[in-house]
Amino acid sequence: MVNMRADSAGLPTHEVVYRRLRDMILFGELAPGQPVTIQGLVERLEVGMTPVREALRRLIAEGALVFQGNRRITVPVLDAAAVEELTLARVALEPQLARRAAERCGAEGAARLRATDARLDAAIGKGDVTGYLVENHQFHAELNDLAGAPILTDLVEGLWLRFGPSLRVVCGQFGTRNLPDQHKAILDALESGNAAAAAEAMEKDVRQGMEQISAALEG
Amino acid sequence: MVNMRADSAGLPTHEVVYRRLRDMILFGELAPGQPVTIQGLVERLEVGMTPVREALRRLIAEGALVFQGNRRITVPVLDAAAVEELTLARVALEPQLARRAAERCGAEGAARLRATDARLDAAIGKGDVTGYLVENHQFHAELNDLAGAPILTDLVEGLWLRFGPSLRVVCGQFGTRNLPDQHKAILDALESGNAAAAAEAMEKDVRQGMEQISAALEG
DNA sequence: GGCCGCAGAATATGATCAAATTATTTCCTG
DNA sequence: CAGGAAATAATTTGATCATATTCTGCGGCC
Repeated sequence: MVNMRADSAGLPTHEVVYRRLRDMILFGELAPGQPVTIQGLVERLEVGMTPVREALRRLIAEGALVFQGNRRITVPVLDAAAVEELTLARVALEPQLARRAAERCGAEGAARLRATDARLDAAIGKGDVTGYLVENHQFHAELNDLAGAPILTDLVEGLWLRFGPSLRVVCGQFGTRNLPDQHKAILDALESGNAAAAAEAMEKDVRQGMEQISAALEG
Repeated sequence: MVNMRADSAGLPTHEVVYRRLRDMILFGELAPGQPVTIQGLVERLEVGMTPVREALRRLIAEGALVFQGNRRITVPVLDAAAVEELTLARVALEPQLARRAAERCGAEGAARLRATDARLDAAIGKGDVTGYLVENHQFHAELNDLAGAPILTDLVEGLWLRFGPSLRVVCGQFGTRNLPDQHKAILDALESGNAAAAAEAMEKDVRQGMEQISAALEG
């Protein structure tokens, strides 16, 4: 039989499935509350059930999916308390990463971030919601990478997984306009090596983003 | 065939395996750097390999085990940078949980914590390393539970999983004596509802604990 | 020292069994 | 006789296992 590994540069199937699902969650292909079945994924992705099960376990462990007790898996629905917790955690961690990034990143790192941010602006300009979500995540992922703190980055990635689907809903309601953007301030701080300013701008960015989710919950 | 579920109150096998492994990691039955093989666990726990695989994926996702790339799994070995990151994350999160616990916990919650802390002291008195690790974790787990913040608690539990094996090594070197104890200050703060004091004492407790791990790395 | 084959371990599949939800039927009641 | 609730049957989904396949690492051989 043809091995799926040919598809994705030698990665094991469970890893491919994991990444595929992760992207689906991060970029809103799955709606909050939507049930996720193993057999459905087996048919949709045309792989065996073992890799699917492993990918799902992993995503559940990261909080990207929730196990409903009666052995049923769904995309998490955030309530106000969850958003508050996520905000607290993000505010506690992401400014720290921005601080470290400002201390460590060289010119080439900042340049790459500028490029990503430009693509982000382009996506906003076109009203491309998925593009916005992708590039926005990419921006933060690259910044976290610059910080050189793998454990903290892992934690933050897990947080993003938790609010990804809800973020998509927000963008579906409000579109990509009216997105106040702290990225420019972050970039300036990074280029001037101003760690405190980077942290401060990141905290604002985080709070603004979570504010939108919180507001969408009410409406 | 006899279903293993009978062993553990209706829990699925992969859940049982997960908890077993988690406790082994948290309480030092596995040493840092030690390789973990699937087949070894299959024989040791007398279960099929599917549940073992799922439990391992989950633990890897939580950072409790590391996937060495060449499809080999080991217990993580912490370096100085990892300890620094873990300290940063714990200091950022656990005092917040203590704060919330102080605001929410009633008399009965504080009493339960007192009881756990008493068992902890008893274990220290006997020089019972495993007992110390178990009760110390229990103390913090109960406190986090009191905070009523499931997401933050999840994150912190994941952090504990990462330094569990190394903590055991520390205790193996230094024994259970000379463990400066902020727990009494935390308990007092909880009982008087002093959130700020609870957070401060927790930060000290965290820093002291991580300091010990950090010191053991050098020696 | 590099290459080839062998052993062992991990990955992936399909089959099988168990559980839960859904649909259906039946029986009771108004 | 009609409507609804409870029980039951059927389908769908999840959990586990046994087995085949692939890959990695090691040791001998050229």
